[in-house]
Amino acid sequence: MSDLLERLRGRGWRITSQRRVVVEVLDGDHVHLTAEEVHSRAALRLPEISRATVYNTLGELVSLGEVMEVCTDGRAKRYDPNARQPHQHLICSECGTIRDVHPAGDPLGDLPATERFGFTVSGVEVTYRGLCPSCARPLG
Amino acid sequence: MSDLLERLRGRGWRITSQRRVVVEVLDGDHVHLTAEEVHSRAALRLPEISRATVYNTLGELVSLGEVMEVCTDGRAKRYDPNARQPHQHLICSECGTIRDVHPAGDPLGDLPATERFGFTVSGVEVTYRGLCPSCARPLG
DNA sequence: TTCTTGACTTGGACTGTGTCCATCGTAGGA
DNA sequence: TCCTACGATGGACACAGTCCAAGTCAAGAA
Ligand SMILES: [Mn+2]
Ligand SMILES: [Mn+2]
Ligand SMILES: [Zn+2]
Ligand SMILES: [Zn+2]
Repeated sequence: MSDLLERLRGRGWRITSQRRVVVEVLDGDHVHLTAEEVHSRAALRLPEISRATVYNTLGELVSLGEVMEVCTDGRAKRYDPNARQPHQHLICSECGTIRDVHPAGDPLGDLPATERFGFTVSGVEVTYRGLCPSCARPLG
Repeated sequence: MSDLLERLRGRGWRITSQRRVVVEVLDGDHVHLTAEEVHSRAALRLPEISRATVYNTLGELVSLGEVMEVCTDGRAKRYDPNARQPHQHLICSECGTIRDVHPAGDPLGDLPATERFGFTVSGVEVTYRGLCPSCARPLG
């Protein structure tokens, strides 16, 4: 959204058409696209946008804390515009659908000092796995 | 260990020298090697073992539930022989060290029904991030 | 013990994901 | 309007992993 574009301009970004479409493609809820998906959607609006530019822009958005990188499996990373509100993920093992979820409790507090091996623990990621309603339906 | 080799024989595996060294390399606590690391350690004992065989054997051990696949970042998957005891991971953001940890509480129970979107939730992975004692030391 | 055979191994080609770089283009200030 | 440093581009490259046809051998049969 243009809030984001304004923030980026304030941080010294040049607002190019490429950056604009990447930011537009990432707008929405429960959006967790791969870089390739971002590229192909961006290319619908700006046919000659390059893969390198999409990767560069996503990387910069991640560095600035505007987008989160999510690694859920050994496949491509996913890019999550919902970076300002801390949340976790629920993933369908069958079709890969990803939902943002907000567990109760404090997962960091669940790690006793005796289980910290002297680490300074600063963050935690939780990934719930299961079957989405469509994939859980027995026959169709 | 040879418990594992015996179980594998019982499941119809041919015990080849390649499979034996892969299983031996995976023995121990807090072992989370990449396929390439398994390959290079295996090659110390059996110089001509191929990458394909290491990947095949690791994949079969995962299918049989004898080894767990751990995806912690966008890099190579890690293979964890501690598959029978459920546990989570604590990872140093600086050097990549991985420790097995056992958080208190029931992470699955922390996901309220209203946050399940109709999914049948069957599992959860928790990854704690921080700095290990060596990397947290200010100057060395 | 030797024979037989299908399961296993091998090297190399291939794919998917991501990075790097030299060169070209352009956003935005002067 | 002009300048120029920042950004875009395409293609080469790197890494992780998969696939395949051909050769090898573990282990049961005789
Ligand atoms: Mn999310
Ligand atoms: Mn582990
Ligand atoms: Zn599903
Ligand atoms: Zn460390």
